[in-house]
Amino acid sequence: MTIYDVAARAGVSATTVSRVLNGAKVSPESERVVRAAAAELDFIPNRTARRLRGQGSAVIGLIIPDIENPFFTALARGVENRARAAGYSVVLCNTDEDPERESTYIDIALAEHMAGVILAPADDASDVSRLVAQRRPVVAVDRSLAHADVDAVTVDNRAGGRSAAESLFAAGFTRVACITGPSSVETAQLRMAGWRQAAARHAGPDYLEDLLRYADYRVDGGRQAMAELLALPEPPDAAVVANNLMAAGALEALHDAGLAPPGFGLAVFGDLPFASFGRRGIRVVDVPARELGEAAAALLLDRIGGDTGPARTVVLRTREQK
Amino acid sequence: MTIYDVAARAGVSATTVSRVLNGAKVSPESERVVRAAAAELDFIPNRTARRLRGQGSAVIGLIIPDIENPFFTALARGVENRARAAGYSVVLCNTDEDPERESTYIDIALAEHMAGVILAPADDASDVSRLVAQRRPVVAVDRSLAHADVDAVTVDNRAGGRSAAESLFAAGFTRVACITGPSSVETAQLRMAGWRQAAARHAGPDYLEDLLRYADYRVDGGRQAMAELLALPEPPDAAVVANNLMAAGALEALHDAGLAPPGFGLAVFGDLPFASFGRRGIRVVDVPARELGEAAAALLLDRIGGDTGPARTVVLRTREQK
DNA sequence: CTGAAAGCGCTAACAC
DNA sequence: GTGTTAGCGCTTTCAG
Repeated sequence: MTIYDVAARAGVSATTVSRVLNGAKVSPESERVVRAAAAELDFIPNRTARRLRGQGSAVIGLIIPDIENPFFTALARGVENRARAAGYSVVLCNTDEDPERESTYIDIALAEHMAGVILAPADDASDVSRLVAQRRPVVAVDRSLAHADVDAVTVDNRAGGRSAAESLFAAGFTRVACITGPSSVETAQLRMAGWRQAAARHAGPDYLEDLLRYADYRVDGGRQAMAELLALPEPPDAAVVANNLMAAGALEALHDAGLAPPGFGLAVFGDLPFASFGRRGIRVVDVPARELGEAAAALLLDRIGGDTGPARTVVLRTREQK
Repeated sequence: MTIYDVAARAGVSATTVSRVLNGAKVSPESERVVRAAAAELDFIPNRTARRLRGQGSAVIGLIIPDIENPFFTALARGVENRARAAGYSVVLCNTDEDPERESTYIDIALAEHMAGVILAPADDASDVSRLVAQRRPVVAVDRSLAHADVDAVTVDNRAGGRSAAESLFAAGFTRVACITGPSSVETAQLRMAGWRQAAARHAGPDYLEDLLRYADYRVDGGRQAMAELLALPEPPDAAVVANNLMAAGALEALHDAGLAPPGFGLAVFGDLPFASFGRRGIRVVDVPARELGEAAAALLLDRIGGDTGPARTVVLRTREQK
């Protein structure tokens, strides 16, 4: 089923069919005949061939590290909204925080000639060099890339971490712990750094290291880290938790120990999904996931549109909510 | 950057390069030279061209109605596991329960020549006729298709709904309500039908309609439906809720009214994500999302592999957990 | 074991 | 306004 079949049936040339399908100028009569023939034959143009001929595909690849994390699905929603408005489709690829899978998907995006890629890097060292080498539009989102000069959209993680900790100290807590993500992940480092600044100011640096835990940005990691903290000779009375999933785990650990906010101070990065009724007393540093996605898509669409200016970094503001 | 560039650099023909890249028999020397040249040039074969030449692409399209629903992301995880093991990549498309967007993505899958499609239909009337007409492998998952003879993987929704209601009656509750999904969605109908059977047996059909609410499978819908039920002159003392998101909303409404499980009986279809500490006293009808995805992928891979037997429907068992 | 040549389905020059 | 022709990058007969 090709345009030649349609052409034969309509009694015109393949070119004319192509023109009709692409909205170029044709006589009304031709247009009518071609459309009729195409409809009768259930014809669907072959994008593969079209693309091979040189058209960029109207598909954007979005590569995320954890599809089961609502933060990233909200981000995906943002990308989708913006992309769809511009006539692009979005395909999602899940890397499971695995640099090798990430690399595979980057290759696919390249080989499939997607119009551009939005990448929430699994790791500091994510390698987008192939993308850059092929001059394919890329935008990093949520985390920026250490070794590459590409557009990025992030939030002010350090400031968020600092204000989260500050607000706990201001509320009267004195031993404010921190549960952050893997040390190879930028957001984890920055959020922790913010906490460290505030903690050093309010309590001196002496107890800091005791109350800092690196976990894995997952529910179980958060639970375990909080359990460890609570088992300390001098346990914390509050904590800053660096992402939503770990916070869910931390809440479970608290609950198991008979504790809960607001008695135990808790400040969390990112929304706590599907638990708003259990969120009372928790300070949430709202990370605007959807807006991150929208901003990243906007940036990418600019690049796809031909913008070749120097790399830009957009930093969105976090908002603290009670 | 084409195989001709690589061929030139390696001093062989494009054919030989192609052979090396596809693992055909070549002299060790040729192989070495070609690989070296490809590496130096950072060569990535163009899948578009490869596919045009006739190879099926090793990509499976997974079309889901709500990417922010953890049930579907878990399902996606299952599909991915199985597909990756077989060397296929998975791209996710989100329809937002919108038949038109679903249709667009089906067209894309078709036009992009994806190897097959797994569809969690937005609607009873989802139109897969084009897929079927083109003999492209399709598997429906979670919900089956009313008007099409295609493979499907579902769970025993009616039995699950019945046993959920039964266990609430057995626990001593007497006015067991039901909050189900849109009436155009099969799972919503069946889960409700199961509840109706049990309820009719235990309480007579008289009060049934009062205690039945159709909502939209989203958090807000669940909250609102539960609020309405609680405002009834004779409110229910328990409820079967037909999906995870609505259950989260229903819990909020209960909480606002000063109620909570286990005092108010609650049985829910699907896991309650990130809230296991708040899950005490809730009966969960476990819908094995990941297994659904795995089974669907297995079925699809069979079809891609050439299985042309009659359409099969696989029904997985739900498990009730406390 | 390797290469030359013929397309896959489409679109973009370039005639008519 | 419409058709002819020449590829896009790759794989695959078919000879050598």
